[in-house]
Order: sequence, then structure tokens, then C-alpha cells
Amino acid sequence: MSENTKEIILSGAKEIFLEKGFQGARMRDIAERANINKGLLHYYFKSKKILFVAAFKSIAMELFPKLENVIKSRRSFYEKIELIIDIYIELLTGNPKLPSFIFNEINYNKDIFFESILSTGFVPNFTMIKDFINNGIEENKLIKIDPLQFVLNGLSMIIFPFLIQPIVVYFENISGDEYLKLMKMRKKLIVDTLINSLKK
Amino acid sequence: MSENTKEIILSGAKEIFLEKGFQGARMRDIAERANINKGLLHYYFKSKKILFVAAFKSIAMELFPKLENVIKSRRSFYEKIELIIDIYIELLTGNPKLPSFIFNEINYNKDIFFESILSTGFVPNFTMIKDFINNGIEENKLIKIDPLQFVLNGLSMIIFPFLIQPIVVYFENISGDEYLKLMKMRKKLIVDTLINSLKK
DNA sequence: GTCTATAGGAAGATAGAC
DNA sequence: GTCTATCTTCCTATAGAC
Repeated sequence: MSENTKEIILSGAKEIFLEKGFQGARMRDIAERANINKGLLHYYFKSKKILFVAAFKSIAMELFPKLENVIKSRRSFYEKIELIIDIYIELLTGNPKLPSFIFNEINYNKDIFFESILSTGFVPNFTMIKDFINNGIEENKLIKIDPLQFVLNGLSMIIFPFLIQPIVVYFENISGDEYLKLMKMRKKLIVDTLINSLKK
Repeated sequence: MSENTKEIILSGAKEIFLEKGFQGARMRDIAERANINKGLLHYYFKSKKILFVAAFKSIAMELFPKLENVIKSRRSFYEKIELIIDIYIELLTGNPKLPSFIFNEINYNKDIFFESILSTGFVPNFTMIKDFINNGIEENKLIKIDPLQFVLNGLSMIIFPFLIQPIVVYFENISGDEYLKLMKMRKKLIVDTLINSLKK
């Protein structure tokens, strides 16, 4: 049962950290969700911080390898953009609370956040996008745009709507399920908006 | 000195809540920043929650009236979009931590957040944008687009880059000041991208 | 490994003197 | 109004029996 217990703890911890954030999560609640007591929890994970880093790493590993696969693949720029957006939106519609969790930790637990990110061994890499845009500009095929601004626009349109979901749902009076449908519909919209923004 | 003390508390509390969020802010720290003791702090604001709502309202009042002025003014749609983006970017470059603060409270202290929002008396109103787009579609001048998606795109491109600032600064190795310059440069970029996304 | 009991400390809030 | 001292509660983490 021993290895199993550790897995059960980790899986519950991921849920609770996602729901409540680092500060809001309670070791007591994590122990309860795994049907064990606080003593045993500390036996497997010496401190709350160590448990958090392990949980965060496990969450990040659901996204990073997929993205890297697409980026390193032999596809056209447009196909890659399409696929990256698809991966993000699919991941986020399945885990709508992920963005708020991430950005909360970035801003209020920066050290722990970067420690967790670095522990995954992955580093964000936009070389592919930068090269494509800079070449396009040189060859006079694309408008002059800072590639970083392009990336910011893309990530913004993908991720932000998940952050603002509670407000929209509240004031526009739509259900959570309807909102997730809207998010799926955004895929094509975002691709078009991004590609259009590069055209002369 | 009495009314003054209350103002000093509130002004310091705004800073600390912005820095640390509701959960992270400590009544002790707020008292210290105002150079008073915890007893007196609770004399002016009976609970942390009451203090938070007051601070939040004061922050929101720096944005909401300005936006409403522009929306109700007699300008063209394009001018309004330009002005709204300008107001947001100017406010956010002056208060880069505001978005992370807001979205943290939305997700982890939803009740307190909506209580604070409602206490301002303002309600988000996108009627102007909805009407313009729906009319444009009917008259066959614009592409078919859900006005809500258009608003989401706009807010995303305005606000999200401030949320992701710590990551970009970290991995792209640029300074906070340089990043703020990038944000100011986004004004025109966002206007163009948005307007372009409506064209047939 | 798993449990109970408890140490040790921090935070919000109150009581009461001045 | 302003202060000090204290109450109460809750949290992380450890000690030690089984």
C-alpha cells in the first residue's frame, strides 16, 4: 500500500492546491482527502512546500511535453500555431482553474513558483516563433511586429478568458458549461485573429 | 487627527492588499505601515474583511468612473475603443500589480470580491460594443463575430500581459521598466489587432 | 507505515486602562 | 482616540506509541 498512499496524497493535493492556492490549502484538508492523518502526511512529505513543488511539477508535466513535441515537430508555422492553441484550450477547458492558480502563485509565492517550474526541467522557448516572424519581416512578407508582442497577444487570448470566467458568468448570466463551449469556439477565432495581425 | 488617521490606514491598506492579497495581508503590517497599533486599527475597521472592502472600493473608483465617461460620451466606436485601451494601459502601467490582485480575489475570495464590486455601484456594461458589432453584422459591414468574444479578446490583450510580466521578465531577461515601455507600445497594436479582427 | 497527542507559533479580534 | 495585554482559534510540524 505504501507507494500507493503517496500517489493518493499527491493526486488529492493537486486538486486542493488548484482549488485554494498555496496559502489557502490546508495540510489538514489534504490529509482528509487522502483518508489519512496529518502525521502520516508529514511522514511522506516533510513540509507543505515540498508537497507543493511535487504537486506543481506533476501538473506542469501534463502540458510542457505536449507543447515541446509540437514545437519540435516538422510542421508549418500555421499548423504549429493551430496545434499549440488547440493543446492549450483543451488542457484549460479540462482544468479551468489552472490559470488563476498559476498566476496567484507567480505573484504571491514567486520563489516557490520558480523553484517548481525549474524542477520540471523545461524552459519556455519561443525561438521558433521569433525566427518565423523576423524572417517574414526581412523578406517583406509580414508587417513589422515585435515577436514578443505577438506571443503576448496569443497567450493573452488563449489564457485570459479562463481567468475572467467568474466575472463573465456572473454578469452575463451564463452557465459554466456554456462558457466552456465559448472557449472551444475561440480556437479558430484566435488563430484567425493572430494570423491576420501579421498580414500587411 | 482622527479623520486623517482613517485615511492613512486606508491608503496603506490599499498598498498592502495589492502587494499580498487578502489572505497574505496581515493586520499587523497594515497597522505598522500606518504607524499605529492593532488595537487602533480594529477601532477604525472592525474586521479585516470590512477594511478590505473599503480599500477595494477606493481602488475600483479610480477606474470605473473614467471608463463610464468614455462609454457614455459622443464619440465614434473607434475613438471609444482607442480611449478605453488608453485608460486601461495607463492605469495598469501605474499599478502593474492590480490585475493579479483582482484575479486572485476572484478565485479565492469570490464572495468578498463581488461584495466589493457591488459596493461601488457600477456594473460592467458592454451594450455599446454589442450594439455596434451586431449592427455592423446586419448591415454586412463586419464579419460575423460574437460581441462577447470581441470583448474577451480586447480585455485579454490589455490585461493579461501585466499578469504574465514576472515570467517574461524572468525568462526573457528584461527589466521591469523595459517591460512597462513594451506595455505602452501595445496601445496601438491592440487597437489595430482588434479593428482588423472585425474586417471582412 | 500509521496513528494520537501536542508542541510552538502566528493571526484576527477584544478588553480595559489612560 | 490611542495604547498594552490577552483571548481564541487555527495552522504547520514533531514526538512517540503501536
